[in-house]
Amino acid sequence: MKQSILDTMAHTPLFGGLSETQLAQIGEIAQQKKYKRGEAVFWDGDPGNGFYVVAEGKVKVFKTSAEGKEQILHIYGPGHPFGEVPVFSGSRFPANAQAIQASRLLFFPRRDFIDLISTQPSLALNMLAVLSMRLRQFTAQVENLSLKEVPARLASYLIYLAKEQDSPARVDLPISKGQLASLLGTIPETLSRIFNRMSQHDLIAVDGSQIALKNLDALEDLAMGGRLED
Amino acid sequence: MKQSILDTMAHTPLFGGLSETQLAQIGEIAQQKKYKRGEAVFWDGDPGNGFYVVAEGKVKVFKTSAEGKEQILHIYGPGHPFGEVPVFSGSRFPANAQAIQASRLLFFPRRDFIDLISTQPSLALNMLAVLSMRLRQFTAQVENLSLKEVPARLASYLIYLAKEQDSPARVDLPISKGQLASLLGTIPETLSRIFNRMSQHDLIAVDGSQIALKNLDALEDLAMGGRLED
DNA sequence: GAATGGCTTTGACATAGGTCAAGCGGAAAA
DNA sequence: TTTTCCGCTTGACCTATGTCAAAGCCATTC
Repeated sequence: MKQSILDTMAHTPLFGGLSETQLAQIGEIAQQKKYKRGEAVFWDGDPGNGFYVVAEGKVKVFKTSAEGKEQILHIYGPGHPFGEVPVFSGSRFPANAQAIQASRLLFFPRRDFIDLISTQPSLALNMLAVLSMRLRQFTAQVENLSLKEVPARLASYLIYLAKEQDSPARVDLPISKGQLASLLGTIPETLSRIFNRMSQHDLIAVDGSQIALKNLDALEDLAMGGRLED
Repeated sequence: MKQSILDTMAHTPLFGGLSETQLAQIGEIAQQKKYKRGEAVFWDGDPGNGFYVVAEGKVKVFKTSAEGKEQILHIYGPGHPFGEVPVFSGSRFPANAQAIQASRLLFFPRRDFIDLISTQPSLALNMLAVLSMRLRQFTAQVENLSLKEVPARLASYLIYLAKEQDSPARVDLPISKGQLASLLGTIPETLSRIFNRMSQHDLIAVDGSQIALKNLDALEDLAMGGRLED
């Protein structure tokens, strides 16, 4: 149990570059929690007295509208921290978090963690790097939502996946198409039609969750703001 | 000059709760820079070797689409830091920054600042709080763009202004209507029509940059996702 | 192996909001 | 005072994308 905590921490960039001693110290304050598929980790507005790191599984962070539409802000897998905002400002979570697979999470209580950060400058700098990366990602998300149409957002996402999976010609969607629609700020019907149009123009070939990228240049073009004909 | 730097820092939450000595130390590394109205502070993709704090004036941070449409991410006035992301992750600015009024800014070089942060835990925690607040704000912006229609976004903004200006019945737009359109993720024509509709329904009365809030309840309703009839 | 239920797709339709073009008004410049 | 210019408004129109409804498909359960 203690060991599994340290194993997870070793694969978490937030704890990168720290000494064995430091890791052990931080590991001391961590608690493991398990969540079933679909179970909520926290709700928008809940008081947050600590943050989480994904050890196993997958978690989505999202907002919901009055009419029930959902916008996914992030999807986190192993090694990624989330829910840090209330640790450093305010006290309430600004969004919902829910396990989309059975998951094991590490929980770091706020008080203890702040004590640690106060004595470990490199941990503070790591956390600053994490939040900065997240700000970058939000910048991209706002840009996508406001300045690009859905086909361009999808193209961006496919290219992002290709890089992440280090596989320039074939990617595997890590989430359902419905969830993907919510991540891209649209709905399943629209996403389905756009997959269709992109296939017709031979940009991609779709087979379930397997997407073949048949024309990376055209996809990059599209992602930059290019136009997808009907 | 040295004094004006310290005066600005005294009104900057980022430096709140620090001792005189600490302030003086941080002030040592700050440089003042002046910008004319309309002048660029940095461009999207520029290498960032430090961040800024607004001393006087007003700065907008924004992205631009291929077709030239602009989305404002933030507008910062005196006491607000910006451009910190490349200090802690990556090296390039994720967006553009431009003075929208003649402005005086303090510039804090990355290297020196990181040295300071490494020895001053409270400065690190302050910066973590700043970035966390910014993440909160981005969460709200994504929610607005994706889950709310333009009338609801405008209502939210007016309510936000009323709180900020501590004036529940009358607010003064701090930016031009064109810029406001860009902040809300729309265009001046659409914004103008919505001001009109809201006036017709007696939610507000518009007189130039002065907006009278005539029905706060209805505005709050609208902001939460309520509907604005034609 | 039938059946249940959740995704996904498809079609017909509605609409918020963007585009384009023109006019207006007030502030600054001449 | 007149002219210029820019920010704002208005109107006619267009289109991307959302809504609603139904059907198909696949996997898991009974």
